[in-house]
Amino acid sequence: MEGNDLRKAGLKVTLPRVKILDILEKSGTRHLSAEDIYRRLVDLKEDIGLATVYRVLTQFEAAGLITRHHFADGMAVFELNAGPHHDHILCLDCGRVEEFVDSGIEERQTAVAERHGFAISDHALVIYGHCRKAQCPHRSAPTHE
Amino acid sequence: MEGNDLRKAGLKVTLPRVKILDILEKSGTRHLSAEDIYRRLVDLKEDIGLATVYRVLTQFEAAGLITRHHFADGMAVFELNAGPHHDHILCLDCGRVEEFVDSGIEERQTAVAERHGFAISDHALVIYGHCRKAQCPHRSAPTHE
DNA sequence: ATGTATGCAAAACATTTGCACCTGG
DNA sequence: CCAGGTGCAAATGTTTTGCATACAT
Repeated sequence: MEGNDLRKAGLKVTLPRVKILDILEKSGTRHLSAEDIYRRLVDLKEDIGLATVYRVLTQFEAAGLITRHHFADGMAVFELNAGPHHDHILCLDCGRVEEFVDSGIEERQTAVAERHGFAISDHALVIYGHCRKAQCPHRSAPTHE
Repeated sequence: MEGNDLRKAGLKVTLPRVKILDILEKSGTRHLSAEDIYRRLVDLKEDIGLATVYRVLTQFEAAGLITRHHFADGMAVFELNAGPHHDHILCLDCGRVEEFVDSGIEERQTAVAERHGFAISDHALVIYGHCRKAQCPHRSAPTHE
């Protein structure tokens, strides 16, 4: 029961928050936009407004439950913080997003930050490409759904 | 005279395009938003609309003259394509953006793409941090200007 | 000339906010 | 009960588009 995660994060356990967290946890795709989540709520016949979705997502982000990403189209997508840090590789044809970690890249980023006199706080690395896979239909629709 | 760059890019040499390219070339900051450019045009008493700024920037991007970035705040900033590829490190306090290249990171990205079966097309790497420099006043204003 | 580019105003989006009402602890 | 959360509608900020006019070739 995810009420505990919410309590641990210092958030009151309300119906919208539980439902939204549930969607994030159960979603096949790990990266959802506010609209994506709102549409799923509508499908579930939940009476939750889009404004609340944005508010809740912002709170989740502040609480460290989720991370907000801006991929190339500029629209925000949100991802549950499960497991440790990772970066993203995204298919420009089918919108598939895969995750990876490369310790060498991580180390070198720290080195770059030091070299420039920065205390590193975070980073965002997205590789854009074309996945040559059977499932990828070379669609034009770029990002999600 | 930058008219040549425009002609080479297959674009008619018009006053708005020349002026905007000029601003991009002469700007101290290498990363400008559409609004930044529009404000400079207003300062120069040029009668060029914001819509034109967006249209011209989109054409410049399509022609490969500039690159569009989305840093953490989601608003688009544009940068002249001078010199070879590089990534960015950004100060969350003063908004300073510095550039770097790390061949090790580049190589490892190619390796990651191959490992995932992607033909790499592009990538975006931004490191966020705090520059401990005298000039950095720990302001709250995040990005530019 | 003539097709393309521009300015302006209005539209289209994604996201945020104000406010009266509802709800969880 | 009461602070805080929520729905709705309206506001915001950014980017796009429609259309009549102006401009480069």
